[in-house]
Amino acid sequence: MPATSKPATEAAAPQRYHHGDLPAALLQAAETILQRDGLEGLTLRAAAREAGVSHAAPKNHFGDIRGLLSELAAIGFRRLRATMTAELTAPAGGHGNLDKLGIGYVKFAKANPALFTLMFRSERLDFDRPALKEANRGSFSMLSSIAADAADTATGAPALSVAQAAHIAAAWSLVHGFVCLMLDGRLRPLLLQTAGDLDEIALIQAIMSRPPSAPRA
Amino acid sequence: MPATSKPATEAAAPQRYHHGDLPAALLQAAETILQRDGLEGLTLRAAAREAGVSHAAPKNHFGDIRGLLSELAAIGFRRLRATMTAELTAPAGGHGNLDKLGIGYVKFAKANPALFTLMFRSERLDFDRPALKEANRGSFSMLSSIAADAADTATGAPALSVAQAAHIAAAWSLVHGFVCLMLDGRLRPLLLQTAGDLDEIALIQAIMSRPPSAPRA
DNA sequence: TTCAGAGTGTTGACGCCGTCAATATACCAC
DNA sequence: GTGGTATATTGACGGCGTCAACACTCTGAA
Repeated sequence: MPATSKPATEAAAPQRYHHGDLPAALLQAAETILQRDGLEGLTLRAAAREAGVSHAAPKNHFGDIRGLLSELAAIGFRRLRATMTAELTAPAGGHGNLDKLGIGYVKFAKANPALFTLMFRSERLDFDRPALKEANRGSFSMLSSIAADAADTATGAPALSVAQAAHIAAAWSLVHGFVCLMLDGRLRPLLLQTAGDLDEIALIQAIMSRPPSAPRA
Repeated sequence: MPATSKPATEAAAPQRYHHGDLPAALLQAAETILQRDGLEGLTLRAAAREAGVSHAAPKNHFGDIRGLLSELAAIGFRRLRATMTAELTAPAGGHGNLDKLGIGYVKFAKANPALFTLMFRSERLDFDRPALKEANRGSFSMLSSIAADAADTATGAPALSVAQAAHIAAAWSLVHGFVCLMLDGRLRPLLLQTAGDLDEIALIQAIMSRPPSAPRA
């Protein structure tokens, strides 16, 4: 009987005193918990338990809880970027690049709700961690470069015009707000009230495709 | 020496065993903590401490922590509604009703950041509480009725068209996302990078005023 | 080959938290 | 007045993050 009663992260790891690659195992455990129990259930002690290690072990590698959550958020930002990139290179469906980026944003959030929520719980993150800082910048450089292209970016000037800033902020706000409301369940009444069975992806696509903004076109 | 060393919520309340109006005092204490220490610092025990009462006293009135937070969120939704109403009836500045509503939304969030955050931390709220359910509905009936007016709402039919749903969701998502990003500090780089000194209110007004959506007007 | 020191993991403690049960106190209807 | 109910206190429990002290393992210089 080689299997112990631990939550089964590793296959048949002999119970060595030193783990081998505890940081990776803890991140894996943390993501498992995040998906299974949500952000509420993700604690340092729970991650240690899931990885089959004592409650204080994570301290050596992540310092404190914000350290662990920040590394996990960094993984999330890298994946968000990958999802948006995939959406960009997909065969176009009548959407511009900025719209595609937004649709990728929503798809990512829908597929990884707890992770997305974590990524924007700033009070539990430490953006001074290099991994998080860099992954975050990587994600949003996509948005701002594409949005700036869409606005008529005359020069590569250091300063944005008000119109450019408004354009970028509007695009980001729209998708980010949509995602927050969606993950919070606040869109459900609206969807239920709508003719036909609309899901969130269809709704965001409808938003992106709709005539500019005014009540009458 | 009449004054005790308690955190001074009441003036010179004689130390009676029964408080008189503990629910109100606890809500007041909770809001004080929210403004002073943020959502992180707002715990049941902290609120009891601030109100000068034993750590288990709140249980009689709110049940658990979600009860207290929910009642506070309800107050927030009522205030949000008041702020939006005030903005609606203010002398127009070239904005439509829906835009005014959005500007009120942002102003409220900027004036009450921690409270706004609490209002959308669904996992810590209990929307079955009558006060919260009703205040929440009250706030968002404004949005949906005005947004539905702005879309061409042919009939008072029970079902919305996809276009109507998209219109409502887009308007709400835009302002809500703007607020979330703003409160999270994610808009700061953008503002700093922009020519002139733009603040958040000016930015949301620029967004509302900008030509419909396409890169070239 | 040995052994000091650095790196990694465990143990146990602390004060916080939310929650509960038991108890004390005050108010109110009778 | 007196019993009953509402309200507040006390003390306990387990879970949390964090810390200090200790145990085990590995590496590299002597």
